Amino acid sequence: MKKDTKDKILTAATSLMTERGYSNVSVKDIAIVAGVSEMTVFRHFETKMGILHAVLHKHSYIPYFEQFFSQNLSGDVANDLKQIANTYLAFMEKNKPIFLITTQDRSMLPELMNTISNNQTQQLQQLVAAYFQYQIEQGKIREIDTKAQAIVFLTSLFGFFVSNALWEHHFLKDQKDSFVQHLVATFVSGISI
Amino acid sequence: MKKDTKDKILTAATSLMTERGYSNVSVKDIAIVAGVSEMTVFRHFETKMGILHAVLHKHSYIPYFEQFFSQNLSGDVANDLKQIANTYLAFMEKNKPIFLITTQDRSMLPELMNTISNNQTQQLQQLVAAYFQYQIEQGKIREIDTKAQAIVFLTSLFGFFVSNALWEHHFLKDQKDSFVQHLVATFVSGISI
DNA sequence: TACGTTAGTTAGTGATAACTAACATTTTAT
DNA sequence: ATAAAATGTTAGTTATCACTAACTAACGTA
Repeated sequence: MKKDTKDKILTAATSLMTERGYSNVSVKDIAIVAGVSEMTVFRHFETKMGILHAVLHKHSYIPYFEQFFSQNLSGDVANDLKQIANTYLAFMEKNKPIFLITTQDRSMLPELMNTISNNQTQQLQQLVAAYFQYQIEQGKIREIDTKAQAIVFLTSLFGFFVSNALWEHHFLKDQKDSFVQHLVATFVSGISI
Repeated sequence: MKKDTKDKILTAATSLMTERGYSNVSVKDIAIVAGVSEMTVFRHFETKMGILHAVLHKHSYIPYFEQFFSQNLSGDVANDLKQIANTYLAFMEKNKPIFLITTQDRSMLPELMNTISNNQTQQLQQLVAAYFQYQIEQGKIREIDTKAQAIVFLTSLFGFFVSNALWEHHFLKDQKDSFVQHLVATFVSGISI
């Protein structure tokens, strides 16, 4: 039953911190939402920072983009871009709690902020650029600036993700498929031969 | 001399809150950075919330997109999209402090969060969509889903803005012209006849 | 010179938050 | 049924924070 309590606390903490950020949530808040006493929280996690780390650890997903790129691509540009887009968005969705917590407490968690951004995204950028390069060599698309176009493509998806993450009742809500479809369509006819 | 002090306080508050958010900045912090005593801060702004409101008021820019659309467009699609992109990014840059403060204190400032997002962006979306519609009628571009493409275009720019705003040492830093150029290029050849 | 404005200083209040300690109660496993 | 583990309760410590009050010092202006 130990695990049950710990999970309830983590779930409550994740929910609260995702909405309000780290410093705007008290341990008492977490205890109340979790339905336990404040002491119990401290017994499971020594400090408030300990709770945060557990939350981050629980919701931190490492992407396996390399594996994805080597296995799931068909060669058809439109289809592949759609797959890449959906994979990226699914990955961001999983990391949404972390993203929302860190954006609300940027100054307190600078290293994490960088972790989210650069490592993963830059790796993906290179993979997409390499994919473009491959398709150029296959004669499927024009001789574009592969790196720049990879950035444009991924940044668009990032914009979509952020819009949905920051604004609950947003006009983009439930528009994922539509957005991806139009983005890919424009992109494909924009870079095709 | 009155204005000088008030300005110093506002400047300090803006800087601190942009970096750390509202609730992670104390009035004492602001006073120290402004080089005045804490009491002086309270004499100029009755409450801490009063400081925030003054900061928001000072850095809140209302866009005149309608005017821009009726005056600054040439008819050349590539050129116009570039102009639109730069105007939008310049507008977001001006509102950057507000954006950063509100994202760090979402739960405390929900109305402001919505103000930033919907009103302005949705208006711009309609203007861009109308522009696409006009160019379709002119025979310059294909019969696209104007609204969807307007969203894709603006969301890409939004993604660029957010990346730069949230991450100081980002790979996109100082890449504005390049980004806009590649985005517009892909877009233009993607929707042109 | 006298006065008003502006700012600094010091001390304090009340609230909240993170965290500890000691002890009581419930739950679970054997 | 009983011991051990997990949780609750209560009280308290320390620190910070928003904000107030009272008094003082510097300044420009009439």
